[in-house]
Amino acid sequence: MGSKICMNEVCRATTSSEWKKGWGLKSGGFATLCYNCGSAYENSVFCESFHREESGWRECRVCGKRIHCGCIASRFLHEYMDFGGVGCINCAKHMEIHLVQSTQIPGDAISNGTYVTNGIGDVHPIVVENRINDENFSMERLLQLTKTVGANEPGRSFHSQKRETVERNRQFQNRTQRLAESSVFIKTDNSRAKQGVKDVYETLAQPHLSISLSTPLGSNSSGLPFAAGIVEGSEQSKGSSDQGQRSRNIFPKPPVLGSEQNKGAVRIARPPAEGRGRNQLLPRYWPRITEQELQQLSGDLKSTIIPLFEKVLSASDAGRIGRLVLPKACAEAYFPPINQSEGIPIRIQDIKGNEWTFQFRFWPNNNSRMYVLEGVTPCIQSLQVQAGDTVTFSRRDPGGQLVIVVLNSLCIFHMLTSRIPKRPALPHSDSPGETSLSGHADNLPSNGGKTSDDSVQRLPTPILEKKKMKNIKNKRLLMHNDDAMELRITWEEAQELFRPSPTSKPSVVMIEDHAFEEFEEPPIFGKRTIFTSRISGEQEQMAQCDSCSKWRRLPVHALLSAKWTCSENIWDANRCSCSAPEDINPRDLDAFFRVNKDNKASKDGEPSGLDALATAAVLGDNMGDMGESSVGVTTRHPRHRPGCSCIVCIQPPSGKGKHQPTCKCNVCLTVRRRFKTLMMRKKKRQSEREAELLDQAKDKGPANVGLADEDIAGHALLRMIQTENAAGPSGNQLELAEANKGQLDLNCDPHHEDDMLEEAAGMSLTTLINAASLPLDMYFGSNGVGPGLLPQAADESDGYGEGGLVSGNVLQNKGEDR
DNA sequence: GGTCTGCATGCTCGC
DNA sequence: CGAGCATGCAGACCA
Repeated sequence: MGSKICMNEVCRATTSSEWKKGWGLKSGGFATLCYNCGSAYENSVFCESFHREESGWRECRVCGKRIHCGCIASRFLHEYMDFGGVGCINCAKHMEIHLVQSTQIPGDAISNGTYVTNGIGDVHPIVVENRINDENFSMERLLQLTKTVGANEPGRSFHSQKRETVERNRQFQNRTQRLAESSVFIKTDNSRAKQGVKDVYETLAQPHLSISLSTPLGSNSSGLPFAAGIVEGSEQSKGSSDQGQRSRNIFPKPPVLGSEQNKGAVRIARPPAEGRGRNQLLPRYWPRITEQELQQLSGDLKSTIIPLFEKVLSASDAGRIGRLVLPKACAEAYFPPINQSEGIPIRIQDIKGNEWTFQFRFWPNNNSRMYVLEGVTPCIQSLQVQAGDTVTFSRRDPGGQLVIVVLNSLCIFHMLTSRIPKRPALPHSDSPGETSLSGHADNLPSNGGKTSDDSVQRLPTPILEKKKMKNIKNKRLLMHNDDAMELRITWEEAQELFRPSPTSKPSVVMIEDHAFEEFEEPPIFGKRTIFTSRISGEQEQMAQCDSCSKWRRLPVHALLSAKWTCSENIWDANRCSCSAPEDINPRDLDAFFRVNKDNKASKDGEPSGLDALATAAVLGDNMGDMGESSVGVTTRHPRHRPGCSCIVCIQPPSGKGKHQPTCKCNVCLTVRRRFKTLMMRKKKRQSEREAELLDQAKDKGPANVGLADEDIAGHALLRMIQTENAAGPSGNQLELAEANKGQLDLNCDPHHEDDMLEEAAGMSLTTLINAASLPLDMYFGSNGVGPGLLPQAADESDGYGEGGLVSGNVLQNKGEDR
């Protein structure tokens, strides 16, 4: 790879040893990340969704807070600290706490080894101990520290220290303000400052393993309770030279928890006590269970537990396949020898006393073997284990029974409390980049001197999860469901912003007699715009200036960058300045967006490609009565431009004209089948809703008499919905279903297909088609917007909430129509 | 069409 | 550079 220089001008770390390949990019090679600061030096232009897709949210390893990462350079929640390294902008308090403490270290501490240097000449005060009162921390002290650090930074020639100081002070003010705004985190931090410092060091200190080794023991004998990390450091020294290279800077050295009471809480990776070839086990598989956890386990199982090895579960381990890949050396060392690929059944007990039978087998693999445990799904589910959790295989003595211990804190929690709490919704995701940096340094003080019982039970969920997150080594990560949801939303958002690359010319391919445009170049992100049609039939798009927020009419072919201002309006010389008046008069605009907002409100987050369907679904047949909205959105494929002749773009939302009702193609058949299913599902849901409402009404009893207007309206609305549904197979919806047979929208987002179809069922697609092609001006006119009245829906929306009211009115109108 | 199974592929990391 | 391992994938099997 050669010598590299970090692009980050604050970092500028050099030499290839500072770098490491980041996680694999499925669509872009590799990002090589600076070990010092995490910046990328190549492939640095990644889209937001990519990050979330591939690496999940960035999560602070200290406070667990996640941020939305916009680019690779800023994806870290960390920022550069005065004393070197990086700190979380959210929990910077931790850092400053330690930092201030460090300033209290006598000056000769440096010579005693209490300061370490990183590769760029920064001097890092080593964190001392865990006695600090957050409240004592003040801006003055930070400034004092800044001065101190500045004085200690002769090597920082690449940047103006003064400027940095000012900037950092500003950042700190921002941070403190953020902290003040977030009492949650302040509280968390405060509590953790005492009990959870282990977490700080567990995460931050790990790159210091080799420093621990290289730091003279004198530093430990300086009277300061250092020396943490040495436990593992000594072990790591033989296991990971790489670790040593990468760990020579940045973070404060972890503290040692010297008291007796802390010893049991130290998570130490130790070579297993027994087993064939145990010396060949990679340190990553060394069990890190704490003494206290071990004692707890032994107590619970009423026998001596000998930890053998552990494994951080990968996505495939914890996935539905039910195969857990065993490290070869571990399998050969601790499991019965097998000669047949089919393997043998093996019984393993879990901490709850359940006994599981897995198939222990191997596959031939590259002239070697790959050992797996098959049939682990029930166990995985029972223990609520997810990818990233650590599973420790232990042996129970006497008896030699294998025991599986999940070092997922929740499971320890289970063990300690003898009950299984529901796994909480995980608010954050795995973070491979982070873990790639984390190495094998989990074996640090685990709970700041509390008993494991204490710690586990007091640790807030984010910390529990954080402990797990750290363990994920795999770069190809699973996404928690929540993150998948986030990704999905991102996808939706992205769909709205996709633009074909301006340099790429699409090639048209024919599939089943339909023309599809294919772009060689991947889509780019552009500014979100709205497409409209004029009375003349001419199409145009509207974009809002990021500077003055005025809307401008633009030609349909205009491709806008993500950030766009009036000055870039090269298409209209009269509107190329923010001072120019808006293209639409405010009244029209207001009406335009009230309607649009209503529509959007009813389908929050819906991609624009589905907006028309959503709109139509909300407005229903009445849309025609209301004047055939042609507002904004079309069902065009977001990646395609107006004028695009591909099937996605030229066909009306229903696919009218492309697939006849009698069409028997696979797509049509599938859609019909799914539509039927969806209709049945919808009916069932509404029945349930109805029953629920009736129950509620019963519960309320006489109080029903005093139902609020909203309730009444809600009931009325529900009744109307029910009336519609009660039409049954011969009713409106199924009629529509029939009518819609063969009318496809290939724009559908599979994730929204259900909703879309459901909603599409409640409207006339013909109406929608017409609506989509009608010009905006006509819409304004026919809806009484502009010179006349605002749409009724918009007018009355204040009463019941925007989206709901539109629906209500529409449905009511529908009822009247019928 | 969905799931399971066995193997292949290729990335990662230790030597 | 090569072993290990995560995961992809194709074929088999099943409902």
